[in-house]
Amino acid sequence: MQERVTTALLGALNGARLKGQLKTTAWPTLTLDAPKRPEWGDLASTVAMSLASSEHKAPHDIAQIIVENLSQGEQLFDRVEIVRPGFLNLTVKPALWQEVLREIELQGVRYGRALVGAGRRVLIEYVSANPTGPLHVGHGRGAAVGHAVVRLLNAIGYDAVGEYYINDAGRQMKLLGASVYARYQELSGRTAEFPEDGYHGSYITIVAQQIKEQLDLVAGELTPADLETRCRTLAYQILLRLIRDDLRSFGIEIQSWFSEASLLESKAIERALDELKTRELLFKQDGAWWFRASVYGDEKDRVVKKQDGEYTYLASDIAYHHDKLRRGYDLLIDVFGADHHGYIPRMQAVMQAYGHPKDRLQVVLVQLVKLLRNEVEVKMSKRTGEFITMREVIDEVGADAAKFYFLMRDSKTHLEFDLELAKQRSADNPVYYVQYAHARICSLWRVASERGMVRPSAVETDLTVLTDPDELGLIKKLSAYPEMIQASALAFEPHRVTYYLQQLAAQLHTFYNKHRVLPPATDQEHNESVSAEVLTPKRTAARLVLMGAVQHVLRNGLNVLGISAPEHM
RNA sequence: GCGCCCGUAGCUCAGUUGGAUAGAGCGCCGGGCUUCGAACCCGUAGGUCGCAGGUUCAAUUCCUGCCGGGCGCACCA
Repeated sequence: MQERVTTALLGALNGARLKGQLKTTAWPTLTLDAPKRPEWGDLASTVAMSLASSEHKAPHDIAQIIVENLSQGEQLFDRVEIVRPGFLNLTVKPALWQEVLREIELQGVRYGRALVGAGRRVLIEYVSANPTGPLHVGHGRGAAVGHAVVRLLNAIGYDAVGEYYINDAGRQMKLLGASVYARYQELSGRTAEFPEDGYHGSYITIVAQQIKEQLDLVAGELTPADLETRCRTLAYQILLRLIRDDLRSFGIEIQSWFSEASLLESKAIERALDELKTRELLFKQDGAWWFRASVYGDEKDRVVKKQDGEYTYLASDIAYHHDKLRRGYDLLIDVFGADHHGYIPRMQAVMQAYGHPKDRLQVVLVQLVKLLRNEVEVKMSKRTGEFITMREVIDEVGADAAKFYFLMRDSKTHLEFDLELAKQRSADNPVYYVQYAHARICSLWRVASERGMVRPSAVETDLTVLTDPDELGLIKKLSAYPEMIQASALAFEPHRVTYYLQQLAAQLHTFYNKHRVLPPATDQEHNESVSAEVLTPKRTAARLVLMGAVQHVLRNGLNVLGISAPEHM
């Protein structure tokens, strides 16, 4: 729909240029706004005003010229109006809106999908929590956002894949092993010294208990050092499985898992650094090796190999991103916690160091979740082991509600999440509002089929009876869906979808409350007296088609966010 | 001190990339089910868009400077 109008406008502009009425060579990109007030029409364009300066003409005159050159205006619009400064307000013929419903029914689950990605390959790295403990709420938000971005990009024609980078090497792993080993010793009745920076969470003891059960048979034959190693690898495996299970119960399957340790084993770190060395982007100073990040706009150079010969975390990350580039992705997206934002210039420097534009890597920042319980902030700390896990949140409020909640707000702003509120009022969580709209429509199908009615198809139905403002309003909202999805995907901002869905659901509820779709089950003579609109079979059929289209869009929208669209609730 | 993010209704937040009289949920107050699901709807109240300049036909949106909040600024990960 929007496309047809845009091309019509473009045609008018070009026509005017041919006649010499306009002289601008490159038109600005034509966007159509949905005006806020009904008297401003269905769609509005601001081209005339943005052309004012380059044309040296009054916006109103330019608008006039455009209108004169609208060759198919008669077929498309009921009304074309020029308002004050130079708004071009278009009222589209209902027949064209009605066609949108046929389009939606025809495309079904594909409605809202697009090809703008042209199959370009994108890798989205998200969550990537250290496998040293369960996922907490903050990870939940990152998971929801990353997952939604993957699905959004796939929806508009990219070939997008999600990946989890496992930090299974280095200091954190050693600490994990030592912590579990200490608890293991305690469980065996021996005193043990707990590592200073170890993990204090109670889950460590539980893991140690599991490991003890596995190791008790062979423990006698192992040296303490061996035992500690076994503790480390077993704990790692247990925790990674836990993370995977948590994500799965959150409805998230990450396609690819990438191990940091594999970079060490395969010497990929050496190779990646060697390549930097040949590009003269590494230098040695004070016994350490440095990456010349400052050449590419980072504030300072960064150590990649310490005096003691150990690699820094950055070295692994360089090798990891080097590997991503080698795998041939057109675009890399890292979903970072906002506290890592200082890392962005550094990683974009890495892109450039390997000869790519810095925007080959895009970063989606996810601000930390401020967790509340009864309006009191819950402090979280891995050190003391006091934190609310993602699992708890899912168990308390459900995966759908948690996801929707995490996706409701722009990811780079703070999110308040009150557990008690979410629990107590789970029934009026916005996600249920949207899902309820879907379920309500489904219930129409059930009632209709009980009455032996057949669901009408859009093509065979006379849709011209859909002229009520509430009906056309719904259709307009539906027609805006594909553009919304595209904008949301390209900006990596899933919250636009949740916002849209709430608006659409609101319109549906309003409609549902005000108008009937199916005739009343029993004939009631006295009810037709008051304000009842005439519900002809024709109108019922057309409205059923409309309801079907709304259902499709609600389902597609929820689906792209990874949220279910239940038929009853 | 430097850098990034944020500041919009009592609270939590949107605002379609610069458009017209700035919106929603919650909360407050008042209404609406004998009929397709009331997990819903309708109405009232609530605003100097942090402050001050600038850019232009037009600024909540872009620029500059302040103020306030959060987070970063390791040979840690």
